[in-house]
Amino acid sequence: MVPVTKQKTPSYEQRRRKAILDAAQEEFANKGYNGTSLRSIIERVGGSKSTLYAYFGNKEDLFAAVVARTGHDDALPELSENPDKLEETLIVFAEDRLKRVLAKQNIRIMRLVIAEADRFPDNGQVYFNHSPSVTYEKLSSFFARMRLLGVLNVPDEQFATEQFIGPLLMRPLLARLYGVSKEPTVSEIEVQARNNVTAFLKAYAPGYRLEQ
Amino acid sequence: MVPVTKQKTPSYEQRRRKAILDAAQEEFANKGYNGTSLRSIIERVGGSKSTLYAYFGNKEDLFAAVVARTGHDDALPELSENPDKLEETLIVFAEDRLKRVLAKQNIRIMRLVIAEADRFPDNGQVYFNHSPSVTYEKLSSFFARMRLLGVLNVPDEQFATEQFIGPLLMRPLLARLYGVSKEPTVSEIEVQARNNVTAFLKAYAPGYRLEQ
DNA sequence: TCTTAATCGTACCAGTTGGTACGATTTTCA
DNA sequence: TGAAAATCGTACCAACTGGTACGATTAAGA
Repeated sequence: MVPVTKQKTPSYEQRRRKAILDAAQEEFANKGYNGTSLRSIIERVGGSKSTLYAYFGNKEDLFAAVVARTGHDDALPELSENPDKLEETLIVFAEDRLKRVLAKQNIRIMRLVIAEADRFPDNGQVYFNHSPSVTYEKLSSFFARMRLLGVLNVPDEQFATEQFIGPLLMRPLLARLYGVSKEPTVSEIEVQARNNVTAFLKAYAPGYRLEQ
Repeated sequence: MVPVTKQKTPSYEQRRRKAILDAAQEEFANKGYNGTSLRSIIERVGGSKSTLYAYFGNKEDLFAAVVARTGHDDALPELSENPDKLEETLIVFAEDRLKRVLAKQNIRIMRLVIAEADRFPDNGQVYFNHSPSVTYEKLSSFFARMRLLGVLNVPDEQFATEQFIGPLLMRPLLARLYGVSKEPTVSEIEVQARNNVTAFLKAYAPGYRLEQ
């Protein structure tokens, strides 16, 4: 029981709609926009093409619906204000970003949105607003608060954020998008996150030295 | 007269081949792999479909040829060993990366390669090897040399490289790929490059303070 | 249960696709 | 210039595309 909306059992229409979107998402993610046929979608989900057209008027609208649905199910972890837990807080945050951004599902959809950025500019906007923008804002304000507490010495929290996220994600993300690396394991993520946080704190945390 | 190969005038065959590749590149970059028809390519370049098939056996091979050709025409600027010119050297390097990576032409091909990374893994490999890998290696060894000269205090040159490239490129590159920003102007590039180099040197260059 | 609305299966449409065939034309090169 | 090779234009093919039409079937809701 994940969300808080109220209906006990989803209606037939809701189940149908979800099933179609699931199938469409799978097909689009595997074959791309032009590469997937509406026939292959209804073949996967079962039912009739007429129904698909009754729910979503045409291929473009269906695609937009699929992408829009995926753009929001990605919450950021909380950032604890406790100065003693700063390192752990940042590590958890870094691990979460690595895991979610590099996940197979996310990479496939990113590829889609990037590939169709010209034809569907709104999708690109939605994705950029979430993945870099919201993340950056959350981190920036956190760093600013940590500076006020005297825990971090960040002259420019905007740039500090870039220095936290950029080194952490840029290379692995490109490798995933280009298809030259697989989804990282949990331990790989842990190592990457720790290394990046350590280096970051060395640069920005005044009394940060005696970690092993 | 760009390369050093010897023929004075390109042969008919060479000119034909280049014309086809140019047209194909334009079409692929605009419409994607599945979105472009071989008819539209020969319509753009003139001539007959038979010729196209005589040169490149099928659509996949043509696509691979197009992408392979674009993967190599991107040279990195020289990194001067003069310690007094360190800041300027890094700024020039940063400006060059920003300009080339964010250029419209490059973004369109990156979108292509990313979109078709599953179907054409070799393209992804070629692109990743050049754009992140070679760049990172060149910078890493440069930072290591600067450390030996005592100019830079970089405990880990690999990570220093990530901290140079990541903040510089990650956000603008994502914005370009998602289609939410236009190609940057020369002055925008200059500002971005200078800001990043300044922040980088503040962190890593011992006596770096009294710039304007 | 019974009416009504939605879903189903299927056939169909016109347009486009990658790829092939082939005789007519043009380039190449000795 | 002349013969051989490459290029041309065009027609053709089967497969597939997004989208529509419509009668038969099934679900919804009172």
